Amino acid sequence: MSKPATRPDARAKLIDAALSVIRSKGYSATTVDALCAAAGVTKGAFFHHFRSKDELGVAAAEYWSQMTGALFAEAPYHDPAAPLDRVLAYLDFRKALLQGELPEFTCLVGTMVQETYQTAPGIRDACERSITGHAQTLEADIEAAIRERGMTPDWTAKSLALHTQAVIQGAFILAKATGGAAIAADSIDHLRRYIELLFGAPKGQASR
Amino acid sequence: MSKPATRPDARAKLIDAALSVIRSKGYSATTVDALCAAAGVTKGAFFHHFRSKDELGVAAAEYWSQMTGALFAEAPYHDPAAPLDRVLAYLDFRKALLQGELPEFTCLVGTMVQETYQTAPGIRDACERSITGHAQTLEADIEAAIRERGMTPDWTAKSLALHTQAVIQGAFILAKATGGAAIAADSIDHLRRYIELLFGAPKGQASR
DNA sequence: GACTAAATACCGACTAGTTGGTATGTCGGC
DNA sequence: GCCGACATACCAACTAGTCGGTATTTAGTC
Repeated sequence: MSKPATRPDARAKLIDAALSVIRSKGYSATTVDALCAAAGVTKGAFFHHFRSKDELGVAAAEYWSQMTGALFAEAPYHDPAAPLDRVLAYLDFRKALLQGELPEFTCLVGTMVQETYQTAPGIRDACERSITGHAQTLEADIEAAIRERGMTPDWTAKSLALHTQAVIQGAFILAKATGGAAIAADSIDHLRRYIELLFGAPKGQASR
Repeated sequence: MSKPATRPDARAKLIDAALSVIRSKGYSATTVDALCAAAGVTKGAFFHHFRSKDELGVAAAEYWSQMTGALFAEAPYHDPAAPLDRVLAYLDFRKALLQGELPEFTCLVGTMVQETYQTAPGIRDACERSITGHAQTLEADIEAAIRERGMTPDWTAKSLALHTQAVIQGAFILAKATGGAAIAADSIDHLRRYIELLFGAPKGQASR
């Protein structure tokens, strides 16, 4: 009603289409025409909003960052008082997200960076920012858990935060290879066990 | 000398070219023409040996399996008498392989499966066989380590073997995103630490 | 609040260059 | 004289990107 007819609607629809199409077919195999068809817009609209396909790739990665950023910021895993419990709750949350079809829960930037790291620096950078930015939100809790127990580990909070992302990205690859999420859930379980062991026998609650 | 002039030479050259080209540009972005150029053969040769591009993808994955299979079978990490030490030596070996440029040490099948899992079942299956087959070579040592110490863990040797592959695949993704191997080495260190912790304080030698 | 001018958002036909794949030909060995 | 291993020329379909045009907002003016 209040929306007459035309507004930057096509841009959002195109990025939205990109998230699902790229996650199923990969970035290179995703054509501009396919994107337009999936978004229900024309090619004119595409190149009105993006100067090139690569520019859409960057925009999609950035949108992905802010979308997942909001999802995790609002998630309930921040509730526990103990920092370690927040880290473990994060992993439980990641595991719970393994629902539906593969293209629905796998990571856009992990998919894109594999295809573009040598050929599209802009996309690679956007993917890097997305992954490392997300890891940083974990780093604080890990750091707090270390300080809380006066640990002086020979590893850093940052490297552990990035390790969690490596496990999750790798779990997605195995899931795609096997055609199911079960293997990914197992891998997250191993990661959870590692972190419990690293910080000594869990204080709050026992291992799951 | 004994080889007159013509032999299934082009096939090997094409597969060899596929290993490096696909690992830098991805599968979809790798064109048949680019492959032929890299291999120094013509398109006629390509379609003489492979009915389609996908068939080459499958052949490349299978060749990758047997090539890496041979590499790991001959590697010195099998030497330690204690099974756990063999597993840890495997990880040291994987870490030592992180040399040179990214396309040289990253995994072909991990790259390919992300792009083809929804669109080329043949390639997906070949990639799955490659990854799970390699994991199985680890599983035996893990199983032996469990039995040796009479453990009854709530995880399986198989899931841990697959977890190592997830970590390695994920480490490659982070390496591609950051443009360097350092992050991958850190992740393998974390995995090593996990396995040491899982099996109790290391017996043979202390943590590295 | 009516009128206009300039953006903005979008359309869809077009193009120049690829793309995977084919059809046919050559050439050496047996 | 026939077969496998390639080479060359070619094609139809597709690809990213262009371009002139139209519909709808928005800003400014009075």
